[in-house]
Amino acid sequence: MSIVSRDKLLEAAAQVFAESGFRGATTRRIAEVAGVNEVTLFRLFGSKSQLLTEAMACVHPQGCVCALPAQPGDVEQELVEWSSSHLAFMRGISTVIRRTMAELDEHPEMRSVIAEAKAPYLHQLFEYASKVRPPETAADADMLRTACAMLSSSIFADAIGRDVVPAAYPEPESEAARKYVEVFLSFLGIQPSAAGASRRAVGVK
Amino acid sequence: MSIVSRDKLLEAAAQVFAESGFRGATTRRIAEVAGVNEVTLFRLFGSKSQLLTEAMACVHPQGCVCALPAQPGDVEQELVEWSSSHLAFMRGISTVIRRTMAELDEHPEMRSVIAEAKAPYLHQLFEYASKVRPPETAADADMLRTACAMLSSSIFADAIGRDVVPAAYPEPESEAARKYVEVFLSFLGIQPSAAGASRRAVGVK
DNA sequence: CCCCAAAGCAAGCAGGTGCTTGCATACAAC
DNA sequence: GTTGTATGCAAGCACCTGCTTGCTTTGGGG
Repeated sequence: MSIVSRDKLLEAAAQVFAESGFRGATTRRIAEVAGVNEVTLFRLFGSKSQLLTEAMACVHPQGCVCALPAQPGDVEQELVEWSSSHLAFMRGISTVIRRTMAELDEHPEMRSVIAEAKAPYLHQLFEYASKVRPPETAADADMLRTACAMLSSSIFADAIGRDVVPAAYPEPESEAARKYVEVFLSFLGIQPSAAGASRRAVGVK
Repeated sequence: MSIVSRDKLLEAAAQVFAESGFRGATTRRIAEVAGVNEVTLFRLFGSKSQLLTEAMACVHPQGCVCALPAQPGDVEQELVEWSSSHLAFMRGISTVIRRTMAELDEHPEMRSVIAEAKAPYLHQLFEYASKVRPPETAADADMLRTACAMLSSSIFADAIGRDVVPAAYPEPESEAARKYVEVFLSFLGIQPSAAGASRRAVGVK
């Protein structure tokens, strides 16, 4: 029985934190949302900080399932799929990301939520891109790395910024990932495929 | 005499807000930082909300001075300068941006801080880029717009994300803007100039 | 010298917040 | 049936927070 209350509290904590931030997430509120008594919260987690910390640790692992293949095949499709799932995932936890980034100075233990959600993906992308178009010089590799960072940044900014300044991002929302990838591929020297274009025209996913 | 206290309070409010967010910015703390009595705060602004709102309105106007020229000349240099100043400006207010984005749901009146700081710049960039390489088709224009959004997003993400996940952004920090612009220009079909390369090599600004 | 606006100071109030204590209740195992 | 564990409930404590009140101090203008 203990485990049920624990999970309910963890979930409620994450939700209330996303809505109201650390200071705004009162223990009374969390307990109410979880449907358990406030005292139970302290009995199970000891303190508000510990509950929140544990709750944040649970946010990421359910994360992005899509990975780039080890050997590139249909580059455009693979990248679009990767970017889309990455974007969708980050949009899903965008409020948590925003709050965590804002309160990092006060609660450094939450750095991992962001760091783990971002760093590995960039590396993965760079590895993949390097196979698609192996850089010839150091400067070339540097530019490729920058281009990867830009694609990654675009997805990140779109995920957390679109509801704030919609005009700053490509429309429609559902095609944004594809458009980012097309620009990225064009940089790599690959023309968007006819398949991609036709799929786009008919609006098929 | 009144004006002095007002300004001190506005400045202190912005600083404390950046440090601690809306809830964390207590009137006692703001007054302390401003070096005035807490009662004075309420006499001059009526309430905490009003003080904070007024303080936020003062953040942006001191903003980015650099504008792209109406007619492109040295494209690379102009874009690098524009991006650098834009990036520097956003880095300067990055904590305020993060907090504002996180607390937008609770305090919608602060939306303008972000919106005004971002939307116009993207438009400006697209106008400029359209002159450099006039798009031939609608699809072409769409891609150009996306590329502009990506450059803008990269600058945005760099400004607010670099201290959180440094590994996700180009090194060194001081050359980041230039690198973004180089990738962007390469997309436009313009090779980075020898001047840019040599400047880069010697590390001249 | 007096006046008045701006600011300080001390105190407090009502409500919220993290956390504790003491006790009652349910329910499963032995 | 007894024991033990998990949970609920009521109350409260110490502290913080936005905001108010009543009073004194200060300093420049008439």
